[in-house]
Amino acid sequence: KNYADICYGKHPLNGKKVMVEYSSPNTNKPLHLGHLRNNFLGWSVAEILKACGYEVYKSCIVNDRGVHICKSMIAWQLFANGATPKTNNTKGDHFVGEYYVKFNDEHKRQIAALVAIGITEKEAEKEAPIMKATQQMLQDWESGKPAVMKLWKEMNGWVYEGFEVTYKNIGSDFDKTYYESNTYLLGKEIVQLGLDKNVFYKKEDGSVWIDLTSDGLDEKLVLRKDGTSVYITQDIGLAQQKYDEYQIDESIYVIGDEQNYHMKVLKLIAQKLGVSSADAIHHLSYGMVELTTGKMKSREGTVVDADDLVEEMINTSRKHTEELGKVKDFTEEELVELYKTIGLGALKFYLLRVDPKKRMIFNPEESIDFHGFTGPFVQYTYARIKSILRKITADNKAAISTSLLKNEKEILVAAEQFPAVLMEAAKELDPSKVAVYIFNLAKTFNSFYAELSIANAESEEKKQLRIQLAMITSNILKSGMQLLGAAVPERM
RNA sequence: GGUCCGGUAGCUCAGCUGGAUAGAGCAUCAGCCUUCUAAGCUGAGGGUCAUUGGUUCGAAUCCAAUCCGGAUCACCA
Repeated sequence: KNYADICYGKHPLNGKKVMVEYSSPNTNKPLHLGHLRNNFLGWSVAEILKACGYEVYKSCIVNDRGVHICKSMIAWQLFANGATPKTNNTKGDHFVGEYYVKFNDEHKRQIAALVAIGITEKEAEKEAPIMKATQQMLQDWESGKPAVMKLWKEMNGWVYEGFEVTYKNIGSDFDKTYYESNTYLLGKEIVQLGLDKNVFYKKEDGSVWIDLTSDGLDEKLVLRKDGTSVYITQDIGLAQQKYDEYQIDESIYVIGDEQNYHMKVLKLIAQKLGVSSADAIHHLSYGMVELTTGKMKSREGTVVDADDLVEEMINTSRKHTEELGKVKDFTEEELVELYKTIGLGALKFYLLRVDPKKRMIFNPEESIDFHGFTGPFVQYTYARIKSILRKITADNKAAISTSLLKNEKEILVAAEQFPAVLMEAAKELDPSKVAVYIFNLAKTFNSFYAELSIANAESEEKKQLRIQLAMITSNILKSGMQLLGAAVPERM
């Protein structure tokens, strides 16, 4: 059954067009744990909205230009000696990420050298030769210098190849991908229009600003004095472009809460400019993932890499499965698929089971659990039900008029809540509502399972009733997990 | 300093549009596999809901102040 069919009635906003923007990677380094939370959240919210009858578009904005990309490029020129992901047998995004790290190492070294000869740290940061070269490269990029453009395209190409592998692996997909290298130009045009409308004003040095003090915020720069755009410039362009292309009613931005201020400013600017989609802008602000050892810092090497984590989860699921030895008759392909289903299911459930708005703490030492309030728990419940149903023939025509025992009633009551839970999750843009619900449903079923037999029910009538309950439960567990981006195995 | 967010069992989190003995999972302890998959089930211990004051018949929940933690206030993205 389609999710939408499961919902009773119609969502108040049913039929509206929504765009959910998530992922927003930078092309200078690989995806990490934070991106995973973002991806899983955005994807799941989009699916939940679809289930409630919205017309949903998933979009991704790739941050493919700017100083940070130039940093990787400069470092590659300096240290790579012509190496490529192929020659090094490295995944493209990891390859480029290594040069971003190398840039920072070298930059640090140069700063130290300058500080040693009496220059202040702040000055040294700017004056370091490698930084100077980066600034020069940024200008060359903006002016379209062929050699720089060629390298930029080549290196971004490597990164995209890497991203594609990761996205495919984690099951993330987009209906539309935007590139900042395109949207910033539209942003600049809109700034010009806003200047004509006196929404913005120009300072003596040529920089362009907007005064938001009457809204309780500050003055905000929208165009540098040299005419180049800043982060918010391209976002203004993108907001307009999304509306032009899709006429969306609601535009959801899945972005970390450290950008709350930025999103507030973006919406205000869009409203003042009279951008059609201004009021539709909605920031789904999620909390950072922190490690028990503190914040993730790419420069300090304390990031949890997305690919590594996924691989680790899959390995753990293999280990558990082998220890239990229940699927010894599986083919190699079936096993690979099962390990992935369980490993990814555990990871997605873990990241989606808590309120997205709150920051969460991840302990890399303690691997993610496979017992209790977890994805594998729900998957296991599903697999057990399927195992029973395989052995039993259901009589769909059986009239069921028997009175319900306590355990049976609890399942029915829980099952009926599913549509309401979906509505709630859609309204709050909160997949954790779904995770909590399917966990509780699975738990209710497990108690029932331990207490009452289906195959050896007291009567044929009871047996048919319980088969019905098991089928309903399995359908909901599967649908719920799918909305979280997780699959369920027939056996495990 | 301004603004915003958070502080609930040892740990990770629910509950926060006020309502009965504050819930889960993990961890700890005690039970349950000759009967549908034990990645499961049953039970026990563990909380002054940061602190103080206020509103109320009633506060984890609403208000104020204080303490602690985080984010942000860039010609970075």
